[in-house]
Amino acid sequence: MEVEDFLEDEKSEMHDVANTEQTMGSIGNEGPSSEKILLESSEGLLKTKTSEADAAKQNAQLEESVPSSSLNDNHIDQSGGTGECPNPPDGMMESGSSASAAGTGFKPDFSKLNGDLCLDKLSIRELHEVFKATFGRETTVKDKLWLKRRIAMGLTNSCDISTTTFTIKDNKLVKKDEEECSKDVDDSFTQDPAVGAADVNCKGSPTSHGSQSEDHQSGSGKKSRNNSMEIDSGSEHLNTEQRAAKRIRKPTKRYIEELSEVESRDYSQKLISSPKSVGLGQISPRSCLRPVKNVPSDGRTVVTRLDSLGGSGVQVPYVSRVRRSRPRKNVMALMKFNPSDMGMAAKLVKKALGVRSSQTDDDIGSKVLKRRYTDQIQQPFFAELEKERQNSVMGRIERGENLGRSQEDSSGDNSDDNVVTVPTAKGGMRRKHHRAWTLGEVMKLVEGVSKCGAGRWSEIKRLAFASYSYRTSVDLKDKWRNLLKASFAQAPPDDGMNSRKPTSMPIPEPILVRVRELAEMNAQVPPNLSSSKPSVGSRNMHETKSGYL
DNA sequence: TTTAGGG
DNA sequence: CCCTAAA
Repeated sequence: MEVEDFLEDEKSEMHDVANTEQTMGSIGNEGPSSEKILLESSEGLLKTKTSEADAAKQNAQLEESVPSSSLNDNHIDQSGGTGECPNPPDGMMESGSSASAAGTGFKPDFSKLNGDLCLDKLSIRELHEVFKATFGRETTVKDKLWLKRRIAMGLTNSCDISTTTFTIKDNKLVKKDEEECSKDVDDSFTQDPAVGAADVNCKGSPTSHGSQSEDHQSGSGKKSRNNSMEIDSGSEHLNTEQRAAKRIRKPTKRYIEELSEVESRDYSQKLISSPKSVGLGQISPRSCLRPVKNVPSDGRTVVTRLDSLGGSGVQVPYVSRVRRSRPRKNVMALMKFNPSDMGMAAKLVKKALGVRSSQTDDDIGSKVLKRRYTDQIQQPFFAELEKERQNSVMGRIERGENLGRSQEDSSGDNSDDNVVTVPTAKGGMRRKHHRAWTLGEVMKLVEGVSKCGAGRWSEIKRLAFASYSYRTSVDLKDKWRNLLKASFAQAPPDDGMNSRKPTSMPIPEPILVRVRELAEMNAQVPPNLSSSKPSVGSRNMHETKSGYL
Protein backbone atom coordinates (compact mmCIF):
# COMPACT_ATOMS: atom_id res chain seq x y z
CA MET A 1 0.00 0.00 0.00
CA GLU A 2 2.71 2.35 0.83
CA VAL A 3 4.31 1.72 -2.42
CA GLU A 4 1.17 2.46 -4.23
CA ASP A 5 0.64 5.56 -2.35
CA PHE A 6 4.00 6.71 -3.17
CA LEU A 7 3.66 6.03 -6.78
CA GLU A 8 0.46 7.86 -6.87
CA ASP A 9 2.04 10.69 -5.17
CA GLU A 10 4.60 10.87 -7.78
CA LYS A 11 2.04 10.93 -10.42
CA SER A 12 0.27 13.80 -8.94
CA GLU A 13 3.50 15.48 -8.48
CA MET A 14 4.07 15.41 -12.11
CA HIS A 15 0.84 17.06 -12.75
CA ASP A 16 1.80 19.71 -10.44
CA VAL A 17 5.02 20.19 -12.10
CA ALA A 18 3.36 20.78 -15.34
CA ASN A 19 1.26 23.33 -13.73
CA THR A 20 4.11 24.82 -11.92
CA GLU A 21 6.06 25.24 -15.02
CA GLN A 22 3.30 27.07 -16.62
CA THR A 23 3.02 29.44 -13.84
CA MET A 24 6.68 29.76 -13.86
CA GLY A 25 6.84 30.95 -17.32
CA SER A 26 4.81 33.98 -16.71
CA ILE A 27 6.30 34.90 -13.45
CA GLY A 28 9.81 34.21 -14.32
CA ASN A 29 9.84 37.08 -16.67
CA GLU A 30 9.16 39.68 -14.16
CA GLY A 31 11.23 38.06 -11.53
CA PRO A 32 14.63 39.37 -10.61
CA SER A 33 16.29 36.73 -12.61
CA SER A 34 14.76 34.21 -14.79
CA GLU A 35 17.30 31.51 -14.76
CA LYS A 36 15.84 30.21 -11.64
CA ILE A 37 12.98 28.72 -13.35
CA LEU A 38 14.85 25.61 -13.87
CA LEU A 39 15.63 25.11 -10.32
CA GLU A 40 12.29 26.17 -9.24
CA SER A 41 10.44 23.78 -11.28
CA SER A 42 12.57 21.13 -9.87
CA GLU A 43 11.72 22.31 -6.50
CA GLY A 44 8.17 22.42 -7.46
CA LEU A 45 8.30 18.80 -8.15
CA LEU A 46 9.40 18.05 -4.74
CA LYS A 47 7.40 20.32 -2.72
CA THR A 48 4.19 19.51 -4.21
CA LYS A 49 2.78 18.54 -0.97
CA THR A 50 3.96 21.30 1.11
CA SER A 51 1.60 23.71 2.57
CA GLU A 52 1.35 27.26 1.67
CA ALA A 53 3.16 27.99 4.79
CA ASP A 54 5.98 26.00 3.51
CA ALA A 55 5.70 27.72 0.26
CA ALA A 56 6.04 31.02 1.95
CA LYS A 57 8.96 29.81 3.84
CA GLN A 58 10.58 28.66 0.75
CA ASN A 59 9.95 31.89 -0.82
CA ALA A 60 12.22 33.24 1.67
CA GLN A 61 14.78 30.69 1.10
CA LEU A 62 14.76 30.36 -2.53
CA GLU A 63 15.13 33.69 -3.95
CA GLU A 64 11.84 33.24 -5.45
CA SER A 65 10.30 29.96 -5.21
CA VAL A 66 7.48 28.32 -6.89
CA PRO A 67 4.83 30.89 -6.86
CA SER A 68 1.87 28.83 -6.27
CA SER A 69 -0.73 30.14 -8.51
CA SER A 70 -2.40 32.08 -5.82
CA LEU A 71 0.59 33.77 -4.43
CA ASN A 72 0.42 37.36 -5.18
CA ASP A 73 3.08 39.67 -6.24
CA ASN A 74 3.69 40.79 -2.78
CA HIS A 75 5.18 37.57 -1.88
CA ILE A 76 7.46 37.61 -4.72
CA ASP A 77 8.51 41.12 -4.34
CA GLN A 78 9.00 40.56 -0.75
CA SER A 79 11.16 37.63 -1.11
CA GLY A 80 13.00 39.12 -3.93
CA GLY A 81 13.47 42.39 -2.24
CA THR A 82 14.53 41.03 1.00
CA GLY A 83 17.88 40.76 -0.49
CA GLU A 84 17.89 37.10 -0.42
CA CYS A 85 21.38 36.05 -0.63
CA PRO A 86 23.14 39.09 0.55
CA ASN A 87 26.36 38.05 -0.90
CA PRO A 88 26.92 34.58 -1.92
CA PRO A 89 30.42 33.61 -1.07
CA ASP A 90 32.74 33.65 -3.92
CA GLY A 91 33.52 30.06 -4.31
CA MET A 92 30.08 29.12 -3.61
CA MET A 93 28.66 28.88 -6.99
CA GLU A 94 31.10 28.43 -9.64
CA SER A 95 28.67 29.37 -12.25
CA GLY A 96 27.49 32.33 -10.35
CA SER A 97 24.36 31.57 -12.13
CA SER A 98 22.60 33.57 -9.58
CA ALA A 99 19.51 31.60 -9.66
CA SER A 100 19.79 28.44 -7.82
CA ALA A 101 22.28 29.31 -5.26
CA ALA A 102 20.56 32.50 -4.60
CA GLY A 103 18.77 32.28 -1.38
CA THR A 104 19.50 28.84 -0.37
CA GLY A 105 23.05 28.44 -1.13
CA PHE A 106 21.90 25.09 -2.10
CA LYS A 107 22.83 23.91 -5.43
CA PRO A 108 22.25 20.34 -6.15
CA ASP A 109 22.79 19.04 -9.53
CA PHE A 110 19.37 19.56 -10.79
CA SER A 111 20.34 18.88 -14.26
CA LYS A 112 19.78 15.34 -13.36
CA LEU A 113 16.28 16.10 -12.57
CA ASN A 114 15.76 18.56 -15.21
CA GLY A 115 13.95 17.82 -18.34
CA ASP A 116 11.48 15.27 -17.42
CA LEU A 117 11.66 15.99 -13.79
CA CYS A 118 10.72 12.51 -13.19
CA LEU A 119 12.83 10.36 -11.04
CA ASP A 120 10.89 7.52 -12.35
CA LYS A 121 12.69 7.52 -15.55
CA LEU A 122 16.10 7.45 -14.12
CA SER A 123 18.11 4.38 -14.01
CA ILE A 124 19.55 3.12 -10.83
CA ARG A 125 22.84 4.53 -11.73
CA GLU A 126 21.39 7.90 -12.44
CA LEU A 127 19.51 7.75 -9.30
CA HIS A 128 22.69 7.10 -7.53
CA GLU A 129 24.12 10.17 -9.00
CA VAL A 130 21.22 12.23 -8.06
CA PHE A 131 21.36 10.78 -4.67
CA LYS A 132 24.91 11.73 -4.38
CA ALA A 133 24.24 15.16 -5.60
CA THR A 134 21.51 15.50 -3.13
CA PHE A 135 23.03 14.07 -0.07
CA GLY A 136 26.63 14.41 -0.85
CA ARG A 137 27.42 10.84 -0.38
CA GLU A 138 27.31 7.64 -2.18
CA THR A 139 24.80 5.03 -1.71
CA THR A 140 24.78 1.42 -2.52
CA VAL A 141 21.14 0.92 -2.25
CA LYS A 142 19.77 -0.78 -5.28
CA ASP A 143 16.20 -0.23 -4.57
CA LYS A 144 14.97 2.20 -7.10
CA LEU A 145 11.93 3.12 -5.23
CA TRP A 146 13.84 3.73 -2.14
CA LEU A 147 16.23 5.93 -3.96
CA LYS A 148 13.59 7.99 -5.55
CA ARG A 149 11.84 8.39 -2.37
CA ARG A 150 14.93 9.30 -0.59
CA ILE A 151 15.99 11.80 -3.09
CA ALA A 152 12.69 13.43 -3.26
CA MET A 153 12.61 13.65 0.43
CA GLY A 154 16.09 14.85 0.69
CA LEU A 155 15.41 17.63 -1.63
CA THR A 156 12.29 18.53 0.13
CA ASN A 157 14.00 18.58 3.41
CA SER A 158 16.79 20.53 2.02
CA CYS A 159 14.45 23.37 1.74
CA ASP A 160 14.12 23.34 5.42
CA ILE A 161 17.63 22.96 6.51
CA SER A 162 19.69 24.00 3.66
CA THR A 163 19.71 27.55 4.72
CA THR A 164 21.46 26.99 7.89
CA THR A 165 23.30 23.85 7.52
CA PHE A 166 24.39 22.59 4.25
CA THR A 167 25.18 23.68 0.89
CA ILE A 168 26.18 21.82 -2.10
CA LYS A 169 29.07 22.49 -4.23
CA ASP A 170 30.09 20.45 -7.14
CA ASN A 171 27.92 17.65 -6.18
CA LYS A 172 29.24 17.63 -2.72
CA LEU A 173 27.45 18.39 0.34
CA VAL A 174 29.09 21.06 2.28
CA LYS A 175 28.41 21.98 5.77
CA LYS A 176 28.02 25.60 6.38
CA ASP A 177 28.40 26.02 10.02
CA GLU A 178 30.69 23.91 11.94
CA GLU A 179 28.88 24.51 15.10
CA GLU A 180 25.85 23.10 13.58
CA CYS A 181 27.49 19.87 12.84
CA SER A 182 26.41 17.60 15.52
CA LYS A 183 28.38 14.63 16.49
CA ASP A 184 25.90 12.22 15.19
CA VAL A 185 26.01 13.63 11.84
CA ASP A 186 29.70 13.76 11.84
CA ASP A 187 29.99 10.23 12.78
CA SER A 188 27.85 8.99 10.11
CA PHE A 189 29.35 11.20 7.59
CA THR A 190 32.89 10.36 8.27
CA GLN A 191 32.16 7.04 6.81
CA ASP A 192 31.66 8.67 3.55
CA PRO A 193 34.24 9.70 1.12
CA ALA A 194 32.38 12.78 0.33
CA VAL A 195 32.52 13.88 3.85
CA GLY A 196 36.11 14.61 3.67
CA ALA A 197 35.49 17.22 1.15
CA ALA A 198 32.61 18.43 3.09
CA ASP A 199 34.61 19.02 6.14
CA VAL A 200 37.21 20.81 4.27
CA ASN A 201 34.83 23.14 2.73
CA CYS A 202 33.05 23.60 5.87
CA LYS A 203 34.87 26.69 6.79
CA GLY A 204 34.47 29.01 3.98
CA SER A 205 30.87 28.30 3.87
CA PRO A 206 28.48 31.03 3.19
CA THR A 207 26.88 33.03 5.83
CA SER A 208 23.64 31.94 7.06
CA HIS A 209 20.57 33.35 5.55
CA GLY A 210 18.58 32.42 8.47
CA SER A 211 17.87 35.95 9.29
CA GLN A 212 15.75 36.76 6.43
CA SER A 213 14.20 33.44 6.21
CA GLU A 214 13.00 33.81 9.68
CA ASP A 215 11.32 36.99 8.84
CA HIS A 216 9.11 35.10 6.64
CA GLN A 217 8.70 32.26 8.88
CA SER A 218 7.00 34.41 11.32
CA GLY A 219 4.17 34.21 8.98
CA SER A 220 4.35 30.55 8.42
CA GLY A 221 3.06 28.57 11.24
CA LYS A 222 6.03 26.41 11.78
CA LYS A 223 9.62 27.02 11.57
CA SER A 224 12.12 24.85 10.08
CA ARG A 225 12.66 23.00 13.21
CA ASN A 226 15.40 20.93 11.96
CA ASN A 227 19.04 21.24 12.08
CA SER A 228 21.71 19.10 10.82
CA MET A 229 20.40 16.11 12.56
CA GLU A 230 17.40 15.98 10.44
CA ILE A 231 19.23 15.60 7.30
CA ASP A 232 19.97 12.24 6.01
CA SER A 233 22.54 11.21 8.44
CA GLY A 234 23.17 7.80 7.20
CA SER A 235 21.08 6.38 9.91
CA GLU A 236 19.15 5.49 6.89
CA HIS A 237 15.77 4.12 7.43
CA LEU A 238 14.42 4.83 10.78
CA ASN A 239 14.24 8.46 11.40
CA THR A 240 13.97 9.69 7.94
CA GLU A 241 11.82 6.95 6.75
CA GLN A 242 9.31 7.66 9.36
CA ARG A 243 9.35 11.25 8.60
CA ALA A 244 8.85 10.49 5.03
CA ALA A 245 5.81 8.56 5.82
CA LYS A 246 4.55 11.38 7.81
CA ARG A 247 5.13 13.93 5.19
CA ILE A 248 3.63 12.34 2.24
CA ARG A 249 0.94 10.26 3.66
CA LYS A 250 -2.05 10.70 1.52
CA PRO A 251 -5.30 11.63 3.08
CA THR A 252 -7.84 8.97 2.81
CA LYS A 253 -10.51 9.20 0.26
CA ARG A 254 -13.03 9.50 2.94
CA TYR A 255 -11.18 12.39 4.40
CA ILE A 256 -10.95 14.12 1.13
CA GLU A 257 -14.55 13.71 0.40
CA GLU A 258 -15.73 14.75 3.74
CA LEU A 259 -13.60 17.80 3.75
CA SER A 260 -14.70 18.69 0.32
CA GLU A 261 -18.26 18.55 1.28
CA VAL A 262 -17.81 20.74 4.22
CA GLU A 263 -15.87 23.27 2.35
CA SER A 264 -17.66 23.07 -0.90
CA ARG A 265 -19.68 26.12 -0.30
CA ASP A 266 -16.80 28.18 0.75
CA TYR A 267 -15.11 27.41 -2.46
CA SER A 268 -17.91 28.27 -4.64
CA GLN A 269 -18.13 31.63 -3.05
CA LYS A 270 -14.78 32.85 -2.13
CA LEU A 271 -11.90 30.96 -3.39
CA ILE A 272 -9.11 32.32 -1.42
CA SER A 273 -10.41 33.26 1.87
CA SER A 274 -12.48 31.23 4.13
CA PRO A 275 -14.38 32.65 6.99
CA LYS A 276 -11.77 31.25 9.23
CA SER A 277 -8.64 32.45 7.62
CA VAL A 278 -9.85 35.73 6.39
CA GLY A 279 -9.52 37.56 9.58
CA LEU A 280 -6.04 36.52 10.25
CA GLY A 281 -3.49 38.09 8.14
CA GLN A 282 -1.61 34.93 8.39
CA ILE A 283 -2.14 31.60 7.06
CA SER A 284 -4.92 29.75 8.59
CA PRO A 285 -3.70 27.14 10.94
CA ARG A 286 -5.98 24.46 9.78
CA SER A 287 -6.15 24.44 6.11
CA CYS A 288 -5.28 27.03 3.67
CA LEU A 289 -8.23 27.29 1.48
CA ARG A 290 -6.41 27.74 -1.61
CA PRO A 291 -7.81 25.91 -4.52
CA VAL A 292 -5.22 25.26 -7.05
CA LYS A 293 -6.14 24.28 -10.45
CA ASN A 294 -4.02 21.61 -11.83
CA VAL A 295 -4.36 20.56 -15.34
CA PRO A 296 -3.34 17.01 -15.68
CA SER A 297 -2.52 15.51 -18.95
CA ASP A 298 -5.94 14.16 -19.46
CA GLY A 299 -7.27 17.61 -19.69
CA ARG A 300 -9.50 17.41 -16.75
CA THR A 301 -9.18 20.10 -14.27
CA VAL A 302 -8.41 19.12 -10.80
CA VAL A 303 -9.01 21.42 -8.00
CA THR A 304 -7.03 20.90 -4.95
CA ARG A 305 -6.78 22.65 -1.73
CA LEU A 306 -4.08 22.77 0.73
CA ASP A 307 -4.48 21.15 3.98
CA SER A 308 -2.18 20.47 6.75
CA LEU A 309 -1.94 16.90 7.62
CA GLY A 310 0.44 15.70 10.17
CA GLY A 311 2.04 19.06 10.29
CA SER A 312 3.07 19.20 6.73
CA GLY A 313 1.08 20.60 3.95
CA VAL A 314 -0.67 18.26 1.70
CA GLN A 315 -2.50 18.88 -1.43
CA VAL A 316 -5.86 17.49 -0.98
CA PRO A 317 -7.80 17.06 -4.10
CA TYR A 318 -11.07 18.75 -3.92
CA VAL A 319 -13.63 16.31 -5.01
CA SER A 320 -17.26 15.99 -4.75
CA ARG A 321 -18.30 12.86 -3.19
CA VAL A 322 -20.80 11.18 -5.31
CA ARG A 323 -20.85 7.97 -3.54
CA ARG A 324 -18.62 5.52 -1.96
CA SER A 325 -19.02 2.57 -4.12
CA ARG A 326 -16.80 -0.35 -3.96
CA PRO A 327 -14.46 -0.56 -6.82
CA ARG A 328 -15.41 -3.28 -9.10
CA LYS A 329 -12.94 -6.00 -9.50
CA ASN A 330 -14.28 -7.02 -12.80
CA VAL A 331 -15.00 -4.03 -14.84
CA MET A 332 -15.47 -5.92 -17.98
CA ALA A 333 -18.12 -8.01 -16.44
CA LEU A 334 -19.69 -4.83 -15.39
CA MET A 335 -19.62 -3.33 -18.74
CA LYS A 336 -21.12 -6.33 -20.27
CA PHE A 337 -24.43 -5.74 -18.79
CA ASN A 338 -26.44 -2.76 -19.23
CA PRO A 339 -29.97 -2.18 -20.02
CA SER A 340 -30.93 0.43 -22.41
CA ASP A 341 -31.25 3.97 -21.43
CA MET A 342 -29.24 5.79 -23.94
CA GLY A 343 -29.12 9.45 -24.25
CA MET A 344 -27.53 9.87 -20.96
CA ALA A 345 -24.27 9.07 -22.49
CA ALA A 346 -24.24 12.33 -24.25
CA LYS A 347 -25.09 14.15 -21.15
CA LEU A 348 -22.47 12.41 -19.22
CA VAL A 349 -19.87 13.05 -21.75
CA LYS A 350 -20.79 16.62 -21.76
CA LYS A 351 -20.60 16.69 -18.09
CA ALA A 352 -17.30 15.02 -17.95
CA LEU A 353 -15.80 17.38 -20.41
CA GLY A 354 -17.75 20.23 -19.13
CA VAL A 355 -16.97 23.25 -17.15
CA ARG A 356 -17.29 21.65 -13.85
CA SER A 357 -13.90 21.62 -12.44
CA SER A 358 -14.78 19.88 -9.31
CA GLN A 359 -15.70 16.82 -11.18
CA THR A 360 -12.78 14.85 -10.05
CA ASP A 361 -14.52 11.88 -8.85
CA ASP A 362 -13.35 8.92 -10.73
CA ASP A 363 -16.89 8.03 -11.24
CA ILE A 364 -17.67 10.30 -14.04
CA GLY A 365 -14.88 9.44 -16.28
CA SER A 366 -15.32 5.77 -16.02
CA LYS A 367 -18.99 6.19 -16.07
CA VAL A 368 -18.81 7.73 -19.43
CA LEU A 369 -16.65 5.03 -20.72
CA LYS A 370 -18.72 2.35 -19.27
CA ARG A 371 -21.77 3.91 -20.60
CA ARG A 372 -20.41 4.06 -24.02
CA TYR A 373 -19.54 0.48 -24.01
CA THR A 374 -22.61 -0.72 -22.43
CA ASP A 375 -24.75 1.11 -24.81
CA GLN A 376 -23.43 -1.14 -27.44
CA ILE A 377 -23.10 -4.31 -25.60
CA GLN A 378 -26.15 -5.53 -23.98
CA GLN A 379 -26.33 -8.52 -21.92
CA PRO A 380 -28.65 -10.95 -23.55
CA PHE A 381 -30.73 -11.28 -20.53
CA PHE A 382 -31.50 -7.70 -20.17
CA ALA A 383 -31.65 -7.20 -23.84
CA GLU A 384 -34.47 -9.55 -23.75
CA LEU A 385 -35.85 -7.84 -20.83
CA GLU A 386 -35.72 -4.73 -22.80
CA LYS A 387 -37.48 -6.27 -25.67
CA GLU A 388 -40.01 -7.71 -23.41
CA ARG A 389 -40.64 -4.39 -22.00
CA GLN A 390 -41.32 -2.87 -25.33
CA ASN A 391 -44.67 -4.50 -25.27
CA SER A 392 -45.23 -4.56 -21.63
CA VAL A 393 -46.83 -2.18 -19.34
CA MET A 394 -43.52 -1.00 -18.22
CA GLY A 395 -42.38 -0.38 -21.67
CA ARG A 396 -45.36 1.68 -22.32
CA ILE A 397 -44.81 3.67 -19.27
CA GLU A 398 -41.20 4.07 -19.79
CA ARG A 399 -41.54 5.39 -23.21
CA GLY A 400 -44.29 7.66 -22.25
CA GLU A 401 -42.35 8.77 -19.35
CA ASN A 402 -39.31 9.42 -21.31
CA LEU A 403 -41.26 11.50 -23.68
CA GLY A 404 -42.81 13.46 -20.98
CA ARG A 405 -39.93 14.10 -18.79
CA SER A 406 -36.89 12.81 -20.44
CA GLN A 407 -35.32 16.10 -19.89
CA GLU A 408 -35.84 15.95 -16.26
CA ASP A 409 -34.66 12.45 -16.11
CA SER A 410 -31.27 13.17 -17.29
CA SER A 411 -31.05 16.68 -16.16
CA GLY A 412 -31.92 15.48 -12.78
CA ASP A 413 -28.82 13.54 -13.21
CA ASN A 414 -26.88 16.60 -13.85
CA SER A 415 -28.39 19.07 -11.60
CA ASP A 416 -28.52 16.94 -8.62
CA ASP A 417 -25.15 15.52 -8.51
CA ASN A 418 -22.53 17.67 -7.05
CA VAL A 419 -25.00 19.94 -5.55
CA VAL A 420 -24.38 17.91 -2.57
CA THR A 421 -26.04 19.51 0.28
CA VAL A 422 -24.99 19.39 3.79
CA PRO A 423 -26.38 20.17 7.13
CA THR A 424 -26.19 23.84 7.52
CA ALA A 425 -25.03 25.44 10.63
CA LYS A 426 -28.37 26.84 11.55
CA GLY A 427 -30.35 23.72 11.44
CA GLY A 428 -31.40 23.72 7.86
CA MET A 429 -30.56 20.34 6.59
CA ARG A 430 -29.88 20.49 2.97
CA ARG A 431 -29.87 17.48 0.84
CA LYS A 432 -26.73 15.57 0.71
CA HIS A 433 -25.98 12.97 -1.83
CA HIS A 434 -29.39 12.81 -3.09
CA ARG A 435 -30.32 11.74 -6.46
CA ALA A 436 -33.90 11.49 -7.34
CA TRP A 437 -34.92 8.20 -8.72
CA THR A 438 -36.05 8.45 -12.22
CA LEU A 439 -38.81 6.39 -13.51
CA GLY A 440 -36.44 4.55 -15.69
CA GLU A 441 -34.45 3.58 -12.73
CA VAL A 442 -37.46 2.53 -10.82
CA MET A 443 -38.54 0.36 -13.62
CA LYS A 444 -35.19 -1.16 -13.98
CA LEU A 445 -35.31 -1.92 -10.37
CA VAL A 446 -38.66 -3.52 -10.67
CA GLU A 447 -37.55 -5.58 -13.57
CA GLY A 448 -34.49 -6.56 -11.76
CA VAL A 449 -36.46 -7.68 -8.79
CA SER A 450 -38.77 -9.61 -10.96
CA LYS A 451 -35.88 -11.47 -12.42
CA CYS A 452 -33.54 -11.85 -9.56
CA GLY A 453 -35.93 -11.63 -6.77
CA ALA A 454 -36.12 -9.10 -4.06
CA GLY A 455 -33.20 -9.30 -1.80
CA ARG A 456 -30.62 -10.05 -4.34
CA TRP A 457 -29.76 -6.46 -4.63
CA SER A 458 -26.25 -7.09 -5.45
CA GLU A 459 -27.23 -9.06 -8.46
CA ILE A 460 -29.68 -6.53 -9.56
CA LYS A 461 -27.20 -3.84 -9.10
CA ARG A 462 -24.70 -5.67 -11.15
CA LEU A 463 -27.07 -6.40 -13.92
CA ALA A 464 -29.51 -3.62 -14.23
CA PHE A 465 -27.62 -0.82 -12.66
CA ALA A 466 -24.16 -1.48 -13.81
CA SER A 467 -24.04 1.82 -15.53
CA TYR A 468 -25.24 3.81 -12.63
CA SER A 469 -22.23 4.23 -10.55
CA TYR A 470 -24.33 5.87 -7.98
CA ARG A 471 -27.08 3.60 -6.78
CA THR A 472 -25.59 0.96 -4.75
CA SER A 473 -27.23 -2.26 -3.92
CA VAL A 474 -28.23 -0.70 -0.69
CA ASP A 475 -29.85 2.08 -2.55
CA LEU A 476 -31.78 -0.40 -4.56
CA LYS A 477 -32.87 -2.12 -1.47
CA ASP A 478 -33.98 1.12 0.07
CA LYS A 479 -35.81 2.13 -2.98
CA TRP A 480 -37.53 -1.15 -3.15
CA ARG A 481 -38.56 -0.77 0.40
CA ASN A 482 -40.05 2.54 -0.44
CA LEU A 483 -41.75 1.20 -3.46
CA LEU A 484 -43.20 -1.53 -1.44
CA LYS A 485 -44.48 0.83 1.07
CA ALA A 486 -45.87 3.04 -1.60
CA SER A 487 -47.46 0.28 -3.48
CA PHE A 488 -49.38 -0.92 -0.52
CA ALA A 489 -49.86 2.21 1.35
CA GLN A 490 -52.03 4.06 -1.01
CA ALA A 491 -54.01 3.55 -4.12
CA PRO A 492 -56.15 0.61 -3.61
CA PRO A 493 -56.86 -0.39 -7.18
CA ASP A 494 -60.06 1.34 -7.85
CA ASP A 495 -60.00 4.15 -5.46
CA GLY A 496 -59.40 7.81 -5.86
CA MET A 497 -55.73 7.47 -5.65
CA ASN A 498 -54.86 10.91 -6.75
CA SER A 499 -53.98 11.96 -3.30
CA ARG A 500 -50.28 11.64 -3.48
CA LYS A 501 -47.73 13.70 -1.90
CA PRO A 502 -47.05 16.61 -4.12
CA THR A 503 -43.46 16.51 -3.14
CA SER A 504 -42.20 13.31 -4.56
CA MET A 505 -42.70 12.28 -8.05
CA PRO A 506 -45.68 10.05 -8.19
CA ILE A 507 -45.01 6.59 -9.25
CA PRO A 508 -47.34 5.45 -11.93
CA GLU A 509 -49.84 3.05 -10.69
CA PRO A 510 -48.88 0.29 -13.06
CA ILE A 511 -45.51 0.19 -11.55
CA LEU A 512 -46.92 0.05 -8.14
CA VAL A 513 -49.09 -2.74 -9.23
CA ARG A 514 -46.15 -4.58 -10.50
CA VAL A 515 -44.35 -3.97 -7.31
CA ARG A 516 -47.24 -5.33 -5.43
CA GLU A 517 -47.25 -8.41 -7.49
CA LEU A 518 -43.65 -9.01 -6.99
CA ALA A 519 -44.01 -8.34 -3.35
CA GLU A 520 -46.65 -10.92 -3.09
CA MET A 521 -44.64 -13.37 -5.01
CA ASN A 522 -41.83 -12.84 -2.64
CA ALA A 523 -44.00 -12.90 0.35
CA GLN A 524 -42.97 -9.42 1.15
CA VAL A 525 -46.44 -8.29 1.63
CA PRO A 526 -47.12 -6.70 4.92
CA PRO A 527 -49.27 -9.14 6.85
CA ASN A 528 -52.05 -6.76 7.52
CA LEU A 529 -52.41 -5.75 3.94
CA SER A 530 -51.92 -9.10 2.40
CA SER A 531 -55.52 -9.94 2.92
CA SER A 532 -56.80 -6.87 1.22
CA LYS A 533 -55.05 -7.86 -1.92
CA PRO A 534 -55.72 -11.48 -2.19
CA SER A 535 -56.83 -12.11 -5.70
CA VAL A 536 -53.56 -11.92 -7.40
CA GLY A 537 -51.75 -11.19 -10.48
CA SER A 538 -53.46 -12.26 -13.55
CA ARG A 539 -56.38 -10.03 -13.15
CA ASN A 540 -54.46 -7.03 -12.06
CA MET A 541 -51.86 -7.61 -14.58
CA HIS A 542 -54.29 -7.91 -17.33
CA GLU A 543 -56.30 -5.03 -16.24
CA THR A 544 -53.32 -2.86 -16.06
CA LYS A 545 -52.04 -3.82 -19.39
CA SER A 546 -55.27 -3.33 -21.14
CA GLY A 547 -55.61 -0.05 -19.49
CA TYR A 548 -52.50 1.16 -21.14
CA LEU A 549 -52.55 -0.71 -24.30
C1' DT B 1 -18.89 -8.19 0.89
C1' DT B 2 -23.65 -8.42 0.92
C1' DT B 3 -28.22 -8.25 3.40
C1' DA B 4 -31.48 -6.52 6.35
C1' DG B 5 -33.13 -2.94 9.10
C1' DG B 6 -33.19 1.12 11.80
C1' DG B 7 -32.49 6.07 11.80
C1' DC C 1 -29.72 8.43 2.13
C1' DC C 2 -26.62 6.85 5.93
C1' DC C 3 -24.96 3.62 9.25
C1' DT C 4 -24.43 -0.99 11.22
C1' DA C 5 -25.04 -5.43 12.74
C1' DA C 6 -24.94 -10.03 10.91
C1' DA C 7 -24.18 -13.36 7.96
